[in-house]
Amino acid sequence: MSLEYILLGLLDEPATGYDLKKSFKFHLSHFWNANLSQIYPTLKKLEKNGLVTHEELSSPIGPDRKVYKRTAEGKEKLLEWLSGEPVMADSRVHFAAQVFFLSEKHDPETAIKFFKNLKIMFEERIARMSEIEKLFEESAPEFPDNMPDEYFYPYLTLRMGFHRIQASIDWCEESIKNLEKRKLSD
Amino acid sequence: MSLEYILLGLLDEPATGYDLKKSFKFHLSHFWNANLSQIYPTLKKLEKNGLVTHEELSSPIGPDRKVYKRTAEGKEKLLEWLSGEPVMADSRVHFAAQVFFLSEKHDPETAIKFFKNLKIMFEERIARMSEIEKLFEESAPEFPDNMPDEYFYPYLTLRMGFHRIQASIDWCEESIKNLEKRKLSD
DNA sequence: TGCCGCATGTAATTAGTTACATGATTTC
DNA sequence: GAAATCATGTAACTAATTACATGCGGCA
Repeated sequence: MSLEYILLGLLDEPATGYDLKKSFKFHLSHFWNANLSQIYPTLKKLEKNGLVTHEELSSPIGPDRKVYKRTAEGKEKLLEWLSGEPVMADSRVHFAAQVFFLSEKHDPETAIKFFKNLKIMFEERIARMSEIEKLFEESAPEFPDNMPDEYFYPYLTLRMGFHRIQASIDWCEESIKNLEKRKLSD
Repeated sequence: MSLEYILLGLLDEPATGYDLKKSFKFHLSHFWNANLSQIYPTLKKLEKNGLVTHEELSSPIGPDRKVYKRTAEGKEKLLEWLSGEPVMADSRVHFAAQVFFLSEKHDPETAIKFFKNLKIMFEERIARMSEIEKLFEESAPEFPDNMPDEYFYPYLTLRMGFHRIQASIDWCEESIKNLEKRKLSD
């Protein structure tokens, strides 16, 4: 499961389940998400398999924290995953499925509206990614060229987000243009 | 569940579970996939909810076929889905997670290799999509302009595939270029 | 004889979501 | 006093994958 490897990757630094959830929210959200209700059991599974350990520490501002660390075996497992083939799953693009059947509405206006909505959603994503980029600008030494590896590779994933979302926006615009053209020529 | 709506959409024409599986393989694979072991129970569920019906017909070249049809209620349900907001799920991009942690390998060559592999995989996808495009060229009246709606909207989803995969290839090339540049400047 | 395509499924498991449950401290 | 943040989970459910199970007809 990729989530297991992602947690192993994030546990380069010791962290609690709660901390890890924040990493998803602030640093990985453009390509992955995970809920606490999935993170906690996964950490237990990793510990059972000897890939992480934890110690319980008291906190001044809340309940006790279970701070997890990656073991040598955990690091090995991570490196194996990184040495293997790129993992590509079948995609499931819900809105594309909607578009596929839009002819059943027999109404180009519905379709145009659909694409305009979609475009707005993608623009919101671009905005969220720009926030993440701002974090890089503020905290990555020698941004954007000559960043240290620990910033550079995560930054590449952000670049992916921009490329792909921009392509989606282009597709929306192209589709709207085609739909408008079809309205005239019938 | 989107799969339920997709089956309702495909059942514009009567079909068996087996037929529907072939639709995924030949027409929808660029944005969705479903296995027979998921299609059969989903058809049963749809029938239980009155959205499809079936009749059993004998076949000259194999076992009896359960031919499913969409009911009026099924069509209504589909139209509801198409009238709603575009459905956007959180993405889970496995290979991006791998890239995010590539710094742990401490080896730019591994990273370059990774991106070259990835690029090849995307190019294979482009090739599969071109096969689908060929089907449009052969069977869609007045391709590519003035296609009837039943061809036009599915064709838009194929256009999405091209836009997004091309963006991914661009990202791979940009990343390889950056990695090569970093190799020189240290 | 053995493999491919047609055609049906069920069972077991994995991955992820949503809902439920608890309780401390800090900020407005 | 209420809401937000910190911090832990479990239970029930949904969605999807993988493995298992059966059997006909045609072709090489």
